Amino acid sequence: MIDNIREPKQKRAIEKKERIIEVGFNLICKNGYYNTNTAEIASQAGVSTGIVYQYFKDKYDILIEGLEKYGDDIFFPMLKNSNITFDKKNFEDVIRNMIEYYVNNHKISNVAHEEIMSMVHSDKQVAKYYYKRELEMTNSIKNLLIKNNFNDNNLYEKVHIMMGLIDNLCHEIIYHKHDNMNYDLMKNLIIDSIKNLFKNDLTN
Amino acid sequence: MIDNIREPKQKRAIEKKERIIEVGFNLICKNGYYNTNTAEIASQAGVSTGIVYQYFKDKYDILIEGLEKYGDDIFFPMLKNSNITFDKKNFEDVIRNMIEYYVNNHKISNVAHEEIMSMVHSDKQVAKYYYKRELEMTNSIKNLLIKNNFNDNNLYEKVHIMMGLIDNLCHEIIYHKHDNMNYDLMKNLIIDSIKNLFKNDLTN
Amino acid sequence: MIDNIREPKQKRAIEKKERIIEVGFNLICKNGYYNTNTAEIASQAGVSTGIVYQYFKDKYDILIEGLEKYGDDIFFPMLKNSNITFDKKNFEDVIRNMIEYYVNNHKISNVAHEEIMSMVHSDKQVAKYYYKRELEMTNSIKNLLIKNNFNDNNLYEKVHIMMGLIDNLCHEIIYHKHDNMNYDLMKNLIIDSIKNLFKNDLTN
Amino acid sequence: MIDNIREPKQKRAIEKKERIIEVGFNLICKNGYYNTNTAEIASQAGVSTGIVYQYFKDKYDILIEGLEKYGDDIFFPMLKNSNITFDKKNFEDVIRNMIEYYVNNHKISNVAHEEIMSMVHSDKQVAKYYYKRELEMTNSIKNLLIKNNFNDNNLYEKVHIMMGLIDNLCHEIIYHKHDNMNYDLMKNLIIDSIKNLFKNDLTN
DNA sequence: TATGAATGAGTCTTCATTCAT
DNA sequence: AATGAATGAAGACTCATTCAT
Repeated sequence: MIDNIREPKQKRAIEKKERIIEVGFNLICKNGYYNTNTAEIASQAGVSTGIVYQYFKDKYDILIEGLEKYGDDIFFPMLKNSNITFDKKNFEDVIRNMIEYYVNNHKISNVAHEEIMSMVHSDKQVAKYYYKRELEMTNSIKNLLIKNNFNDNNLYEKVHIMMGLIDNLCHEIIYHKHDNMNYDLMKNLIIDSIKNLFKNDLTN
Repeated sequence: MIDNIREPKQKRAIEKKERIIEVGFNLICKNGYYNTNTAEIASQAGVSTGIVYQYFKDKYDILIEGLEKYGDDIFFPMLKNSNITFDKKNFEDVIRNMIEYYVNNHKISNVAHEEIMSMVHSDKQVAKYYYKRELEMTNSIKNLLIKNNFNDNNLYEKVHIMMGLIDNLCHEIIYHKHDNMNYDLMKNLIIDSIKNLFKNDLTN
Repeated sequence: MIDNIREPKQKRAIEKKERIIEVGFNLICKNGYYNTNTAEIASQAGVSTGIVYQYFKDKYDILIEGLEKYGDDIFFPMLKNSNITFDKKNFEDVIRNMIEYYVNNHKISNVAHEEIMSMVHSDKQVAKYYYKRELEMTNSIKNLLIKNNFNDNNLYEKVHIMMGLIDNLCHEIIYHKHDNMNYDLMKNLIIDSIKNLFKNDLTN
Repeated sequence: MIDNIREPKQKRAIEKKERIIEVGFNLICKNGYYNTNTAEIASQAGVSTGIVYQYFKDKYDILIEGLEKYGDDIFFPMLKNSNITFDKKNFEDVIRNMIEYYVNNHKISNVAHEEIMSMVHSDKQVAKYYYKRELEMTNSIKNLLIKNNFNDNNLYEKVHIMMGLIDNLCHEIIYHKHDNMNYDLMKNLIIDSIKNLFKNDLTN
């Protein structure tokens, strides 16, 4: 009942806590929250079960801290190195690169992606994290466009739609949920849609 | 060794089985699969725990049967009454109606939606159901378009993208995940995007 | 609570009861008492579960009635056709025949044998049945010997020992529990032991 | 996925595990495997139900470990102190002692004996244990005889038969299954049979 | 007589969390 | 700060038996 959660100060202790987060989050991403138990987390992290509850309120806490620490690497790696510059003239190339980057990123961690997306749909806090970061991403791209002289008008909505389109494509390519889907064609259609979204900025 | 699952024959028993599916599926949709236990399902359905296991292999089975029975109403109600006809001239109206229909439908069962979407991301069988029906939906719309003289070229991909756009909008409106999002504007942008997708069919 | 067990009078009902006994006893013999459930018995006997409890007090009752009806066929078939006659001169042949008969009988129903022997060791009533019949068998053989002019002295004990020897051999041959055991040799040793037991009757 | 069974390291924990084995095995021996539940084992051992499953895979595991730990004391105590020496001249005495030893041992734990024998007839692993140890016992006696200049010829079979005879007698005396059985007489007959088995070694 | 639907106590087992050391 | 032993409530599932028809 008493909140005894201790923030580790010694170097070794800090490492321990981080190992728990890493291992715990990985296991949850791989097998799902309910199929991961604390004993396994502790054992794989090389610590005792007791220590887990000195650094974390409960199992759920591990998930949230893991999400905060590793979530961006999985979902929004772009946020970290978005110092992309581009000219309106090569806008299409930028989009193509972006798609490729997105797809590659998904490929690396598609299991985690699915598991976290599952929780985005069922857990308030995970959802909160996700939508907050998604918003940041949207703004980040929006700002990038503004920096490149895109008209601010309706930009927020346009970027959101663009991201949805890319995400949809990405999902299709990675999880291959529909046979008969021609990915290259779909990609071109989506790029065309995006260009259409920004036609006012691109044509003049 | 023996398949103990009994298919009820008496009227009262059939009703009972259906009550279990309904109650069980609802509870799972409301609270999540892992937060719903068989005792609760049984008690809320007004039956004993034992009877549950005479009609269902296990708890998971209730989910799957519920999905088969109610899933379409929640996710793909359009599949049932898709005898919509339209003229290319009122294409935009059709899309607007479709969006409205979609949004209204989401509104009714948004909790279930989220919980099931969660499982689409974490459970193979639920995913299988979902993507199969989504495919049917895609084909159904595709056929509708063909019937209305849309060119078959790339139609599959186009419809898929269109559905993604609508879904994205819908999600935005219902769950209100991003402040500052102007829904009407977004809706118009999406309709414009869809019209652009089918520009070859609509312009001539 | 009230003893409602009904003795069936109609022909069809009698057949039903007998089918339950047969199927139930067979299943118990094959899979063990605890691994056999009444639902399975009923279904394999082609009757409803309810009817079982009109003819039998409980599951255990099926076992006991089955034992009474079929036990002898499995364990003591000799009791039924023991009108063997023999001369002291061919005593050894009689023993050899007896062993063969025993072994063959075991072979036919060795699974049932084991399962029932298991219960002989754990259930009072099954034990009671078994030892009672074994006693009858002993006496029956004893009488046979007396009829053939064996001296009554110590006959009871001698026959019992003889039967133990044969049973031991039989078990060895059927279940093959020990490698390196030379069965023919063992058989000869046992026959020699039996002849030794009755040496007073055989030598003069 | 992960082997959760923990081997206790702390002294108190080891004692606890041993108490579970002891209590569990005793209860199973007294009441039978199916009539013993884990809750009872735990409570009688003075531990929680949870701890049982940290030391044992399942209920069956308790039985097997109990068998391994206590089985020999019950069934084959001779294996532990078989440094008996004897002369051919006092062979009969040795046999008589052996019988007495056997009978006394049976007396101490006759309930356990029966329950385990029941499982020897119905459970593969218990059977495996039993026949393996019985074989060891046979060999041990065989070696004892060889050391005392018995001819190796057919010794394996002879010892096996001898043990069967003793076991039969023992069973008779302990469980008293047949009235009218004269035990002293039977004992003498059996000793005579055994001596006859080894007559070649004893006469010269 | 017969059916098969229904009961619910009972069983094994898991696991997040706490405790003693 | 750390261990790992211990807890016990909770959950899924079974099955002999009874009940309603």
